[in-house]
Amino acid sequence: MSITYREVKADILRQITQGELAPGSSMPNEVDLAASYGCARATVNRAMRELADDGIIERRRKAGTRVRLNPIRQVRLNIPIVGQEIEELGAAYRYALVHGQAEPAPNWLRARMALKRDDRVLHLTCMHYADGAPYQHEDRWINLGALPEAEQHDFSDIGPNEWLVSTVPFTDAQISFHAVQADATFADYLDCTEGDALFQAERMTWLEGQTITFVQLTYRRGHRLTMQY
Amino acid sequence: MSITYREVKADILRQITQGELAPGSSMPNEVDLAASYGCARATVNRAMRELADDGIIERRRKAGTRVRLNPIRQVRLNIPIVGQEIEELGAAYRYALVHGQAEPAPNWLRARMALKRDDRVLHLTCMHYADGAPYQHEDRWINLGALPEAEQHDFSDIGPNEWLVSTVPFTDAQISFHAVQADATFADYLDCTEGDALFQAERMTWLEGQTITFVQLTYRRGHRLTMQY
DNA sequence: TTACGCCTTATGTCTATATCTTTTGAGAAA
DNA sequence: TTTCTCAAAAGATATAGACATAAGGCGTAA
Repeated sequence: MSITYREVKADILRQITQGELAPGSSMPNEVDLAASYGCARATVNRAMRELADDGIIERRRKAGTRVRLNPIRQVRLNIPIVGQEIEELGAAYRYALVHGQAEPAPNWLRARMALKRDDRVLHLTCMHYADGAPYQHEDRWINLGALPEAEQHDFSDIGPNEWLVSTVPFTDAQISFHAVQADATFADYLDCTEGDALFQAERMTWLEGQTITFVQLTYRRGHRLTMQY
Repeated sequence: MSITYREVKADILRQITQGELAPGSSMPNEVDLAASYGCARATVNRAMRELADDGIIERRRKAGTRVRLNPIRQVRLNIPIVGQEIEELGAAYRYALVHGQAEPAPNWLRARMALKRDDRVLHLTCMHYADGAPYQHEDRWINLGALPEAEQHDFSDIGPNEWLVSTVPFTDAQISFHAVQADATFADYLDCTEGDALFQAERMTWLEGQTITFVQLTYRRGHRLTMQY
């Protein structure tokens, strides 16, 4: 077979990493590259498009393609369901519902989730264990105005995350990571000392503009989120 | 013009999100889809390829394409240089070199960076300020065996990150995020209280299998890393 | 029954060509 | 000089057709 887009991509990347193509320098256009590689323009296009997607090069119509001065470093972060995350670690997963109650939304949550004055929420507190040891504390609020069937559902066996993913699988979300100090409750549930630094994720989820759920995930002491790029 | 791959992609996504195509169900093959949309197979292919890339559908040769049972939730995380990060917040950026010294690698670092017994490292400590307030504390070690020119370089004006990016722009890296308690040093530099929970990133960088640098980035109290998906 | 090896099929990719869109730069007009 | 308009350039995308590759499934031989 003739040359593949992967080979073209690899060759261009090699030229860039080995300094044959300097950062900031502009590259030949697609037609010329296709001619020099002896392949079709579409092949070069795909290679270049992926390189642009990877943040290595920068493409602009008419202006042409150039090697980025500061290549964009980016990673892909998979957001797993905690049960899968634990099982991928090779540990046994156990789930426990600590507390579940439908209630009027407190003010701070109403503001945060953009709820209406009378909206009720289902407040769930859960624990996730890996090999019997506390792994993650989950504090979740579900908007019952948007998802009334949640009130009837029994969360003692399967976690709200799994239920939500199977009930409303395709949503928009915002996730944020930060550090918090363990208060007495976290110290208790996560088997650590009050004041310990804990890694926490917060996620808000929307379905067609409507806020579905807000969740605070607090990890056991020492948790790390690791990625390659 | 006729139908675009974006329209095809959007239509398939709509069918999935609105439940016309159930999770786990298999989809028509590319030839049939192309016929039903009245476009070329390549157009359908690109739409489907992107959906697969987004973790919405799953494709296997011969087996065909099906909607993922558990759509993979993933985000793209850009790793900015701290100066750019601060300027994008609309704040004034200031950099300061706290400490810089070439020294033999301590044992823990030798192990971590996989250095040889006699390798020396350049240990740099820096601070990054946003509008005059502490933003990030940087503790960095550069492998002088791999990058001897670092020892001659003066880091008082530009940060080691920027220098590294312009010197060895294309590297492999691993990044990890976690929470730490502020010790006296951090409390001092980051203007917080000892014991405060701080968000910390650690990054190790390789060039062609050789460890270049290890860095610990500790953010000011309350820092959040936020992403949409 | 089991294991091996074809055959078929769906996706993966390339070619060659054409049209569309965006953007820039030149030239005209104010 | 400044602003507007238009044409050319380069990437973005569409098409039709072909071949490549992986893998499920069935038939045959052990």
